[in-house]
Amino acid sequence: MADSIFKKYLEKKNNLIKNRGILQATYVPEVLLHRDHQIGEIVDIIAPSLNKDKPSNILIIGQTGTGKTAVVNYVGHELEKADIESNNCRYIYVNCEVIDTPYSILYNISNQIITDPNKKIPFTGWSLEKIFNELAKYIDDEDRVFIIVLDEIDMSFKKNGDDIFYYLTTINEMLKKSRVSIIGITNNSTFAEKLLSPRIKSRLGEEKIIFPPYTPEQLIDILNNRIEYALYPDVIDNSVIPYCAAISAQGSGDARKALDLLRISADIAERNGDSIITSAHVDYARQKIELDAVVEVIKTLTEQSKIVLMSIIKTPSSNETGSVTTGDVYTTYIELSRNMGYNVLSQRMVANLISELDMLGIITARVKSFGRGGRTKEIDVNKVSNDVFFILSSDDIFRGVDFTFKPNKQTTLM
DNA sequence: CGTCCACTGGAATCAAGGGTCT
DNA sequence: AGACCCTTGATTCCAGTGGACG
Repeated sequence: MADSIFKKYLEKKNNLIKNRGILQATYVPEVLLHRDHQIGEIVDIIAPSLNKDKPSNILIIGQTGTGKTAVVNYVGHELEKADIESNNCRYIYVNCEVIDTPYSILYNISNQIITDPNKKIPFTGWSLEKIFNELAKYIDDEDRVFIIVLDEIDMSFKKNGDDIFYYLTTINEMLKKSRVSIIGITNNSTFAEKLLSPRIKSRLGEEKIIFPPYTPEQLIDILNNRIEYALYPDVIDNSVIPYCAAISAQGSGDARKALDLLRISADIAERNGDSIITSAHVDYARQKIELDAVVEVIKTLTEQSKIVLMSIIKTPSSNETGSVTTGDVYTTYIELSRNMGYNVLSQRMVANLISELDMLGIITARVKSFGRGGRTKEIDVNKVSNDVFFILSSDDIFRGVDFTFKPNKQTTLM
């Protein structure tokens, strides 16, 4: 019998990581450190639901990795436990970043409630009004208080406006027996002020709870708490935890980032066969995370976006700072997509795609005025790392594409 | 100080493609 | 089969604008 190709992994026993799941950011620990205050507030607000009274709607504001989702889900599950006998409430969670159209949000909420597989709502085809009425009917039939959590609410908001949220917050007017209260979660602090229209602002923001970023000390606590169960004893250098905490704290007090950093550091150390995790591993991990993020973003780009990104890289800069403008990129883009046999999008579209790439953090662009020279986006080519080009050029759609054309000359021909 | 460039940013619109319903 | 509905991607239109130039 030949050796398993996994032989070296079978033989090499894990000597650092005891339980890697605990280091995943999605893992919800038994105790949520440094969030007692927020937990208490939410509990106070939604407790009336246990007696079938409608709690106030809540708007939760805090940056990524500050424990918003974890806290809400924790409280939600505790609520269900406390309610197990009287059965007066129901907790429903929807992540609006994943489920991001009005239809899919209603569809998702409804099908969490509808148990009969024959009555489930089809994933497309119905009018919104019809789903909404159906949803209201099912909710009312349950004769309970529904706590509906809409996570990343600003994501859907940006794309679709606030209509669904308006309907959801007014659903109580259609109900005779049941009640619905909404918990909205956003990491955009300006969301509550600017994006929310007046008609929904007062409804959704009946109560507001702020999740401040974790301080470095708090992050250290959180990490220490996790490694106790996640790692074997004495496998980590003293400097590692404070280092991870410091790196993550300077950004936004992001616990998710800190955990990722620690987990990947441990991975790297273990794969290397090192017996102890050091801050050098953390440095590697940090680079790896950054690179992975770029790879991931590029992979999920649409073909047109990839072509635009390539155009940005391939556009020769006309000034000393090494930046290019929308117009320059567009001429390159026309050339490139023609060469590749793709249809050519309008300049307005390409401008949109450039803005999108900017938001994704792959490029940096800012609007700049050149006086009479016009107003345009100045795109920094230097900041586009070699990694981006390398990853991008290995993409399938660029296979066999000839990049030797000289856009700056050819534009004058047209 | 006003002009005026080369876009930006927002919104309305269209077409195609996924469906359901009667 | 025909009427409707939602989503997505793209197009078209248009009012605005920061600031160098004259």
